[in-house]
Amino acid sequence: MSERSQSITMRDVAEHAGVSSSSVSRALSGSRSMNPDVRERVLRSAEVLGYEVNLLGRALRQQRLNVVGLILPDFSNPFFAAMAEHLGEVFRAAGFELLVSSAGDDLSTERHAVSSFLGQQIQALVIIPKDETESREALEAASRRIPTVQFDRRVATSGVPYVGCDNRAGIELIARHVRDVTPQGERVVFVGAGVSSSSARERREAFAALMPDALFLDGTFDVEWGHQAARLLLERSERGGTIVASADVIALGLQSELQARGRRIPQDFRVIGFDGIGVTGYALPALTTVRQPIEEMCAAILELISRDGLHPESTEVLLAPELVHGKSTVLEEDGAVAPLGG
Amino acid sequence: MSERSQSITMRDVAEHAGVSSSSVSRALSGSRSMNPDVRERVLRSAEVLGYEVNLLGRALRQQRLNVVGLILPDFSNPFFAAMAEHLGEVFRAAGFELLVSSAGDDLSTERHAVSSFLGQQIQALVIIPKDETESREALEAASRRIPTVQFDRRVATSGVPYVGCDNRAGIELIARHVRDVTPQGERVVFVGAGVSSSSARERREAFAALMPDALFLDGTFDVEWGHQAARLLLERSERGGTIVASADVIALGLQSELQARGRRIPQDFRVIGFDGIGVTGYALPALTTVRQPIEEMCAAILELISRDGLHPESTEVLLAPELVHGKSTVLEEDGAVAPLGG
DNA sequence: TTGAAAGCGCTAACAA
DNA sequence: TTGTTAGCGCTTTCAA
Repeated sequence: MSERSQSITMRDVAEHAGVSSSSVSRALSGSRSMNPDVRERVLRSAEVLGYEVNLLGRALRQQRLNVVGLILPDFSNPFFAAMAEHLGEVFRAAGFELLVSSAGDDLSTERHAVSSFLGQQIQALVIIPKDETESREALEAASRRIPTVQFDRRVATSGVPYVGCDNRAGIELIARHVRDVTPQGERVVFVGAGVSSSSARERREAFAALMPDALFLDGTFDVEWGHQAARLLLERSERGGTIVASADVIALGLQSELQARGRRIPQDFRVIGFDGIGVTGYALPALTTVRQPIEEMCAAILELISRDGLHPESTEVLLAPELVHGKSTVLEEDGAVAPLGG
Repeated sequence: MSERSQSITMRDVAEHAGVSSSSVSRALSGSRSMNPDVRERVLRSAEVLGYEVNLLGRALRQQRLNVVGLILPDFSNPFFAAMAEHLGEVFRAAGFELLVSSAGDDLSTERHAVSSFLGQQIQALVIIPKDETESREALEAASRRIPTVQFDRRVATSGVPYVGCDNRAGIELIARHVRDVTPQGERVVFVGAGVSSSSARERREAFAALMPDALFLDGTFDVEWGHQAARLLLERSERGGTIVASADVIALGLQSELQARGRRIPQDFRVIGFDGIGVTGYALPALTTVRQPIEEMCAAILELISRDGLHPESTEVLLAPELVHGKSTVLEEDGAVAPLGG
């Protein structure tokens, strides 16, 4: 590579324009009380020299960096990815830069990511805590210093504001639908994702309360677990039934494994997911799922962060999900399939 | 929220321990030449006061922040997400923090993300440039200041080091396989993703060179385009054929739409993807695809960044992909499907 | 309206 | 081994 250019500082611009660095600062920040000619001259000099502000110097002086951090457990979960994308847009529109860091599904990495963000004096932190209890320390460390919002998963006793979808309400929508579509005598199965994240636990508990006779399997939030759960079910000689997965990625794994083993969906097994974001376009048949209101959630997060300090008591925002009917639970009514050859 | 704590500085720790702030700095950085007792005392004071280093102060002084940035066009592409995850691990192991920013598939946002990272004095930048020509300015602005590597997509004439998979080689593997599995007289279709990103263009051109008689359709790197392309094909009254998609997400959309419209895979249509990451577990039947060597790519990026400056000439690292056989192109040999009831 | 000066928190050169 | 001091680039009083 060619030599890197030395970075141009305000001093350089000031000298070039024949003013003091205060004037450069004022010109760049658009201060009102300033001679327009001088401002022009400064801006031109900055342009000519290719000046770009050193945000570290600014942040050190101002005691804040115009950045909001997002820590998620794992980029590879499409729901989190969709969330990161949308949250970025929302913060950008509000004048913040969103920087994202993955905890690599590891507690010490998560803790490290928090420290690093704090050390960088970011303005606020949004975090999807990996673990319902073990993430507390990291979460509280952040909350002690900057406005912090937990999203999707929460450390219950932390007192840190939380935004998520109403998992119980979502599960109720699903349970009602399950009753509608499950034939007499067929099994209902809930394929969960452990109990160490609050969303997994809440969904599982809500389902257990409504359908205590269901069969419960527990794994992780990924496709592989869906495949594995399907194999487990078939090994148990289940011939059919309705399967509720606690995430769309799991539901997709279930569907594809069941189909690969010759089971028909929805005739033999019906499959229902949860999230409604990111992967539903991959599914065949289209997945019946509960859509989390991602736009409202992002708006709520921004709101909480902006208003931080005005509401001293801890806050919890639960937004209503909606059931999206796919073909993974109900046969097409028209039964029409376009004939070969279009 | 409760009051945020004032941040504790080295001064505070120094006073508490009864030493100078230089000693605090030394204790924390693990300098050899230091009285172990003093170090102990300092570390204890830091612990007691809950001191955490202000990385901005450090970075301003040291003229570098121990962070590497990654800018990608879009979190929602599972290949990019997988890449971000893996790259994070690799950099973490090498002692860097990886912060990720999305360009939101927009050039001015991409440009802004670059400026912001540069302003934060990060150590190096990895970027998947959105556009083969329009991203040049942002890319070169970065490269002028810090070690910069383009990944997956490139701005050809920029002279900025590039790491990617050998798209031509990948397409050759695919073309050979296409010849093997396509019945006499059946159509070969290439479903691309425009020509404004280098990877899309390279794959398309390589395929066109090998199979000029194929039908070429162009769209974007997402599932929706896969669905749409499938509909286009059926409208053209294609009854069957082999479809090569320039990304797995497109291939998944194609498969699910074709199947939803009653076509069988691989009997009627065979589908081949490109990327080999993350999404293949979702596919039914399992996708035949070209797997990009993601681990080697990440290693190459780290290597390039670490060695930056030693190799003045521009560098290009093309790594070999491999064909992964799925069932989307070939019928199972044993034809066995587990009987109902396991 | 402008400039001089101080200082954000840190580290590193230098002196003791 | 330790402390003193200077200064990274910036913004913000305070004076002029």
